[in-house]
Amino acid sequence: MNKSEIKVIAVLERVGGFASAQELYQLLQRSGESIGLTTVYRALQSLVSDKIVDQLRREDGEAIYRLCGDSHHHHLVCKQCGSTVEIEGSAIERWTKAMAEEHGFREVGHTAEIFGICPAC
Amino acid sequence: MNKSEIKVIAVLERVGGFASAQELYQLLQRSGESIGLTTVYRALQSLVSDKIVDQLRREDGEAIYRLCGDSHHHHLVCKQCGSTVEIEGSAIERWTKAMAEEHGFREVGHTAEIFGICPAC
DNA sequence: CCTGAAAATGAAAATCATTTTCATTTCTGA
DNA sequence: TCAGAAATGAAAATGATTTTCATTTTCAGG
Repeated sequence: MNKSEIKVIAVLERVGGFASAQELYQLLQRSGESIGLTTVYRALQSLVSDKIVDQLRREDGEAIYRLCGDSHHHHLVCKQCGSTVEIEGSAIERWTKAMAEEHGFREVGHTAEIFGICPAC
Repeated sequence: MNKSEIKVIAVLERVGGFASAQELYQLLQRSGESIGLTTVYRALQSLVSDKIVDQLRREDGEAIYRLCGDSHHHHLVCKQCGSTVEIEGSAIERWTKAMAEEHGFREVGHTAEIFGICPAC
C-alpha cells in the first residue's frame, strides 16, 4: 500500500459511493493533490486486486469504483441509472458448490450479477 | 426493420447467447455476408432501442448482446483448459426473481458463471 | 419505367477510457 | 551513502464505439 493508493482510498471515502477513475482524478486535482491519471488507474487496479475496492461498469461501459463492503456479496444493478444494491447470495454459494460437486470441479469460484430497472427509474 | 437488422438477428439466433459487436461482425464476415462494422453497430443500437436485443457489459467493458427472451444457460468453465459444461440454473432464476422482488426491480436478467478446475486437469 | 428525396451503407477519421512505454524520480535496506 | 527496486507521469498506443460524409439503394408518385 503506497502513497497513491492511500490518496485514492481517501477520495473514495470522501465520495462515499461509486466514482469513475476520471472523476477520482479530477477530485484529486481539485483538492490540490499532485497525482497523475496513470497513477490513479494503477492504484485502482491494485486496490481492486487486493479486494479493497469494488469495480463494476456503468451502462456506457466506463468502470466505476467504490470501497468494498466487508462481506462477499453480489450486486443488483440498475440498467438505467447504474445504482446498485448489495444482495445476499447464499443461494448462489450453494448452487456453486452443488454444480462443482456434480461435475467433479475443484477450486471453484463464481460471478453472479442481477441487472434490471430500479424502482426510482 | 431493414436488411442489416435481419442479418444481425439471424447471427444472434445462430449464436444462441451473448456476443459482442466485433464477434458478430466476424461471424457475419465468415459466413460470407457483406456488411460493414459500422452497420453492425447501428443495427444493434436500433435493435436494443426496439427492445429486440438485450445489451449488457462484459467485465472488461465491452458491450455484449443477445436476443431478448433467449432462454439462456450457465457455464462451468475450467480455468486451466477452458473446457465448459452447460449446467442447470433454476436456482439462479429463483434467486434473481426473489431479489428483484425484494428490491422492487423490474425487467431483470442476470449473469452467472462458475469457474474452477475440471476433473481432467 | 423515370426521378428525386429519404434512408441505408461503409470507409475513414474522431472520440474516449484505459493501458503501455519509457525516461525520470523516489524509496529502501544493507 | 549507494545501488537496485519501486513508483511516477507524460506521451504514445490501444481498442471499442461513434461520427462524418460521400456514395448507393430504396421506393413512392408521376
